[in-house]
Amino acid sequence: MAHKPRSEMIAETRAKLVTAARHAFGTVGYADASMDDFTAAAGLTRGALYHHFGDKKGLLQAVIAEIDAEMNERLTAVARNAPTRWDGFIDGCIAYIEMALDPEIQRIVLRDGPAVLGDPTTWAIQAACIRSMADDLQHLADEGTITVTDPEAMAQLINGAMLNAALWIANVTNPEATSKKAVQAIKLLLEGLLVHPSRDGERSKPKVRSL
Amino acid sequence: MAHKPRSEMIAETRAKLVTAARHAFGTVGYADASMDDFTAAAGLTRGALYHHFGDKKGLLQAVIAEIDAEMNERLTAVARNAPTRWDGFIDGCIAYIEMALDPEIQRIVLRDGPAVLGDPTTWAIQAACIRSMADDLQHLADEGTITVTDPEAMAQLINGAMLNAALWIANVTNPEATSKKAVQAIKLLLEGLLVHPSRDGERSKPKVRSL
DNA sequence: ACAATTGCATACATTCCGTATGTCAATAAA
DNA sequence: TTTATTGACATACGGAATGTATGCAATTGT
Repeated sequence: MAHKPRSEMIAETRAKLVTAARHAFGTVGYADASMDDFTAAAGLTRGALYHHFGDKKGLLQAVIAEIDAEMNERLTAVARNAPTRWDGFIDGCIAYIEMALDPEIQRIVLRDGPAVLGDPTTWAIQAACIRSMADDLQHLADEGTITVTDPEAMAQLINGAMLNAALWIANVTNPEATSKKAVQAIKLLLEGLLVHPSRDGERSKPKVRSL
Repeated sequence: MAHKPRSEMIAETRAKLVTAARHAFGTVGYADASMDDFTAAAGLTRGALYHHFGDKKGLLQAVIAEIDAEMNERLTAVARNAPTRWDGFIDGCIAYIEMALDPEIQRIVLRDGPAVLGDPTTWAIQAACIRSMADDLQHLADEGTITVTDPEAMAQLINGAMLNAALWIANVTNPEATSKKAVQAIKLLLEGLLVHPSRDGERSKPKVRSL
């Protein structure tokens, strides 16, 4: 059992630090997560942390980048599997809320992230997500499905609506029933953009599913 | 010049602490605001702070309560002055965004507040604001102006959309132009709820104004 | 095999929060 | 009027956490 190559060891410690920090940040929160504690839990010390990430904020950035990558991967997968562009759009919105219901994501990305790293609308990943949604809206407008004047602005609004919906659902006593109501409201709101709205949203009825 | 009554002095120190903290939280942020520093700036010490507010979080709650009161006051005033219920609703949304553009509000209420005090959808004030909006939506539905199944869910979505819009506008290079686009998109989105939508939103056209 | 780079640990200084204690003024009572 | 008590606020102390500076050891290149 020869020693692994050095670069691999380094990547391993980086991953260990990110994983340990992600768990600590997601449970006790960024402010109350002691660097001594969770580096020790990873079998390391703060020395490794400062060497690789500069400071605590740098580590938070790395954690958020990891989470963002996972979210992006899932969102693109959802969009790929939709029959129509409009269905893909709706499905993407629902998938977004589903992911935002994860307590770890809520705590790290939605609450501590903005407080420590500044406004999320300036983050690279958020920007990418918004742009992707804006592109969808643009295409939907081009094909005559919906009406939008400024796709980017509309994407920002929709994104905010879904984020708030996720926060709401996660902090209510009965998330199951609430999520159903939220999905229904989202569909109602988005279908208001349709040029030829179906009477009761039957267009995407077959794809409705509970969270 | 007799001494003021004791209760008045106490209220004064409380107000001084809240004001000093509000300024510190709004500029350097909650985490980097040293209690020693801003209590000294108010001519006091941490002793007064702990006596009146228990801890740093308690002071943040007091600061947010003060800001919330101001926001509520303004929102009710806007709603009172609107000619129709629908116009009042639109105006309220726009006023909400205007207020959320204030850097102090963004920093304290929208970013540090959730990180320190937990999810804002559980805050008393937020709940009141949402309920007010839900009531509006219910009345608008009753009078046949709009279609909504669950007013509360729709209010949550709209609230989130406006919050995100404010964050977006505040962190973009040209807030002027962006705010115009945001308002237009909001009107488009909300008018999608109208039972009998006017072709180009002319119904509320006269009330359009830039931020 | 040797030297140099560097991943990571250890030790230290600083800062900040929370508590415990003390003091002085104002109000209530005698 | 004098005394006693309450409470508003300051001071002092302990603990913990972050960031930096230094040190060691192991791998890589020559």
